[in-house]
Amino acid sequence: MDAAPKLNAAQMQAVTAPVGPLLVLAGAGTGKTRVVIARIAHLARRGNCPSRILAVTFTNKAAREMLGRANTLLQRKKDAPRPEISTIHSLCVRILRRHAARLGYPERFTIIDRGDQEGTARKVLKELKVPEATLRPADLLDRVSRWKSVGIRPDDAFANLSGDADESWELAAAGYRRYQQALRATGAVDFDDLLLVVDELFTTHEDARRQEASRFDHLLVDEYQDTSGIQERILAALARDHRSLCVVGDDDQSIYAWRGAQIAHILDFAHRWPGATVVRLEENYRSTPEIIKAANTLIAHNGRRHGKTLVSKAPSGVPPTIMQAQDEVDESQRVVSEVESLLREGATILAETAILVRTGEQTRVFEQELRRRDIAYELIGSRSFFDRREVKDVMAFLRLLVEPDDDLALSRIANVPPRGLSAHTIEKCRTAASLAGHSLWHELQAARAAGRLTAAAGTGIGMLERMVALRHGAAVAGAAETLRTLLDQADYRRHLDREYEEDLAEAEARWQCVEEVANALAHYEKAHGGGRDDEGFARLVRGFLDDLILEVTEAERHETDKEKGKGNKLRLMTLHAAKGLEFDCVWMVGMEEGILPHIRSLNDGLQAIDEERRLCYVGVTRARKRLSLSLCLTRMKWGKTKPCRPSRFLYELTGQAEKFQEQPAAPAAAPSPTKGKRPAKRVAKRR
DNA sequence: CCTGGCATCATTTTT
DNA sequence: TGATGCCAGG
Repeated sequence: MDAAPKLNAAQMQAVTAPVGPLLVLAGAGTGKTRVVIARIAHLARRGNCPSRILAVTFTNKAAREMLGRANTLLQRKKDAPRPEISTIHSLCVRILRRHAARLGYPERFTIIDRGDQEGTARKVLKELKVPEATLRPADLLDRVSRWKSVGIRPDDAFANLSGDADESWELAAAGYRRYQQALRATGAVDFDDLLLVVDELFTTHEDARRQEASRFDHLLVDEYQDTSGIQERILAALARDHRSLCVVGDDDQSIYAWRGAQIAHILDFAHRWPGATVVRLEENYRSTPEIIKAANTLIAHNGRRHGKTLVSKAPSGVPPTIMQAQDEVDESQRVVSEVESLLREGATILAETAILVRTGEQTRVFEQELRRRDIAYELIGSRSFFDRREVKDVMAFLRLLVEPDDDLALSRIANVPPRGLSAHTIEKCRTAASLAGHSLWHELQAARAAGRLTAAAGTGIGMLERMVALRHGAAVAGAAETLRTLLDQADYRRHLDREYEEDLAEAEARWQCVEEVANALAHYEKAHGGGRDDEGFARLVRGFLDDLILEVTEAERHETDKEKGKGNKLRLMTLHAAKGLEFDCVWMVGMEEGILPHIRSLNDGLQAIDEERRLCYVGVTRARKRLSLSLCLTRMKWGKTKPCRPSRFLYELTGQAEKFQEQPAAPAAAPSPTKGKRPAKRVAKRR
């Protein structure tokens, strides 16, 4: 990683630039993280207390890594002040917890995760009687998120509908309003709200803004090209007074427009912050000249950019290769064979290999193949751990312990394991509760008292009551211990065993996940000093759940067997998840029109294709020594075999862009007279 | 109240 | 091809 032992001139310039607005345009592999950390150290050396420095990263993983490296570099004693390094979401949670009451939010709002968002969206659409074919929950959330990322409220959404918007946008606007009402009613906020509400706080309460801004004297922002409108406003509000704002990013790696990221922020930075210093890092220490050449040729096809050209400082290697497979199964077999032969030759180790895909669905065949050949791999970035039913159940149990009035959590586990409270009963009580204006928990107890429930349901509520009662004395027993008692009382282990009685290994694996949450809680408890009283315990658990939802706390994935040399695994991930990582050998698979660029961007016009190109660029620049691209001639889609065309990016990155035709010469509909493979046209001959 | 079987219909990326 | 939702029967 640190191919450059000393900072080069440009890096040095960035690190020591005068305090004030600073834009570091850092291409891929130019040592940008290093620069951020070195600048923190530089500021500290100049007499700034590290704790007055705030660095914002894009992901929690990046934050953890940066914090680790910063601590090493600062070489302080244990209790010495350390810089604050976190994602903007974690930062906002902390700000909100301090000011929630002033915004008319329930003092203890809960953050809902993607799954609950989708559940809420689904319900909203059902209430509005919108058929799923018109607007799916995920689509609604997508649009809501887009609105929120630029600060558009439900009421503004209607006003903002442009003339050419189809009716689905109107439905989405209506859905947005209902969705927001639903969240409000349960005191919940989603990921976007965290930012939206902080922005609102800063606009309406100048004193709060100043108070938060004054906690730091310096602000550094990593991956600045991916900031959304609302994020930009929050960051600006924090930096406005001291103007010590150092942003680092690469416009060519902006790949989150769909989430509201605006590339304009990095393009116009110098304009919006007058007097800003601009430093460009173009010396790449990561990849061979062959790989950099492909990357440069590719990205030159994009329109709006700062126009950097990377210069490789690494020794020459092999040119990128392109492999054409019959179908996706063939592709996976040949790619994995390549991995194996490289390993056999000793050309690389597993930990230095990665297979990158455009969509999560593509990972499937590769997983199968890797498992078949017994190659250790890790699926990165999938929120699979947190999506697991048992993990969400445990989180709901835990939430209930401190927040019995949390309707979402209660309805999740009210009948898990089954205790006579059917979905129907719960739904009925939920409606009654919202009519009466109190919580589901309250309603259940009231309904039982009024004799409106079956005996079985009554018993079930009694069981829940006993579980919730565990909160008293939890401070003494300890949080993790209390959770174990609770799970015991709920008989959750037996529940899992029964659920998967035909597959005991599965039941065991799922229980392991439960254990991991308990362990993570124990960890968190130790790190934060257990709660002293009921209130302290509640705060501890709430903080833990916040972190878990934001994935700040690492719940270590269950390690299968004792891996030889732990961490020595091939990484399998999406291109998005690969941002910020690097490997000796990278395979980019599925290089076909419709996958990369994705079909949906093909319909969305040039801007969308530019973003796909940046995505491709990100993939290419992950590779240090070897880059292998592959594509399929046909692909199985919904049980049907469909032909594929090579991605335009393959032509572009080999300098043959002119050979790509937007429309296939022969209409795809016209079947070729002779069945079988199409003429093996030589795609992208090298050089 | 719960379970299993059948019909339907789908197209991305994630803090 | 596979996930998910709905309905009928225990």
